[in-house]
Amino acid sequence: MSPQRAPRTGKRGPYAKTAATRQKIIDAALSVFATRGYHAGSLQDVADVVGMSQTSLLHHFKRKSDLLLAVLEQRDETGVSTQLGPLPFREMIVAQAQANVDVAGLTQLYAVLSGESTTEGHPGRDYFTRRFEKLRDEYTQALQELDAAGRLRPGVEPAQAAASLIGLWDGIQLQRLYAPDTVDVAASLETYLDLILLPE
Amino acid sequence: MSPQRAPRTGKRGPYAKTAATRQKIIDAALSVFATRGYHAGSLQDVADVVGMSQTSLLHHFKRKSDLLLAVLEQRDETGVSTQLGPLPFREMIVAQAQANVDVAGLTQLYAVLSGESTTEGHPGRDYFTRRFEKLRDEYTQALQELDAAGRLRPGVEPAQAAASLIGLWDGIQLQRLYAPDTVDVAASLETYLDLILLPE
DNA sequence: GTCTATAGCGAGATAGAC
DNA sequence: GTCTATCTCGCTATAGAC
Repeated sequence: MSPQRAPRTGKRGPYAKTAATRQKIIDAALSVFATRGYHAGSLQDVADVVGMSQTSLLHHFKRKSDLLLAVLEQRDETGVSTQLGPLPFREMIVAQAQANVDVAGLTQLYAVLSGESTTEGHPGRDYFTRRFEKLRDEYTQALQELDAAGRLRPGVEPAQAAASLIGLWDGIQLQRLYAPDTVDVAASLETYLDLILLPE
Repeated sequence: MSPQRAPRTGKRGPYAKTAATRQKIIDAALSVFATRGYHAGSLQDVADVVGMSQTSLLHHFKRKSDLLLAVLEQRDETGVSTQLGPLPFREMIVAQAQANVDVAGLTQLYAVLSGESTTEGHPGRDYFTRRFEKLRDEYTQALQELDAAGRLRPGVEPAQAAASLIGLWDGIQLQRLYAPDTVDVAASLETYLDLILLPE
């Protein structure tokens, strides 16, 4: 759930406390960046949530952008596929979408940062460029395999469908932030997948 | 192309110069907010583009948030439907998507602001809430009419498909900002529409 | 590792001369 | 309508004591 990344460290090790503190800071930063954005969310805001001074926070993360990257990197380490084992593509997507909705602040973090990171000189830009590339590659491959198994509707192009699926996911999540009771992320994804996939 | 909104004013009227200046400021603000975001883009940045002082700018827009709303409102006044007359739903969507790609900064403005506006106390929040509502209503109605004409694939639910279409549009536009050469907005929308609509 | 103090900068907004 | 000058505030980051 919260993987320890400190080098060769148990609970009694010299870095255990630092690792725990880092984790608390990252959690606080996720919440602050999600609710205010990266630029508008200040280190003081994060420090307030943690309960320490802003300068102490900078002892753990030398620059604000380092903290952002730590938040983004950690997020990649959690996922349904890790927790539930391998699932069929369709089920994996829907389960992950449903799970994300339940993690406080996660979808908002992505909506806010993926937009903000398109701006010039933003420290999150490379992360999102690579993330979208990687996701498109993964989904394209999965759809190609389904295609080879005769499960893809004729005329559906794996690469385009992969990009569309990711786009639909992000876009519908954004809409849900403005109308939580009207928009159903998992249902929209499920319907889309039913349109491009053929029954087994 | 650039509708004059000044009250009862010709080119010689007392407000003509003011209206023209306002328009220059709005254009500059669109560019600044698109490339830097609302919060990170400063009034000084906008003033620099216009070629005036930051305080003079505040003479035309009392607060920064007023300027943002002016940018967003003006954007709603332009659209393919206005320029090309009524088109069938599918063609209208694709034409608008293609047109948006060509307007400098427009899709980035939306990607940046629609994400940033989900944050607490953001002045763009109401605008995007209403915009998504209005779009969903319009598209839902259009799809219902197509359904009544037997043009909707069985099992496709108009309201959900409307939200999904908007989500796909926004999400794929966002992806295009990170990979302009890989992602084709209009093509993705066209393929999606071909999936949910039946040939005439 | 934590803190106070502060440097150094840039932001939005106001006052008032011209 | 435009400007200069300025107020007030908040930000990131550094220095250095404990």
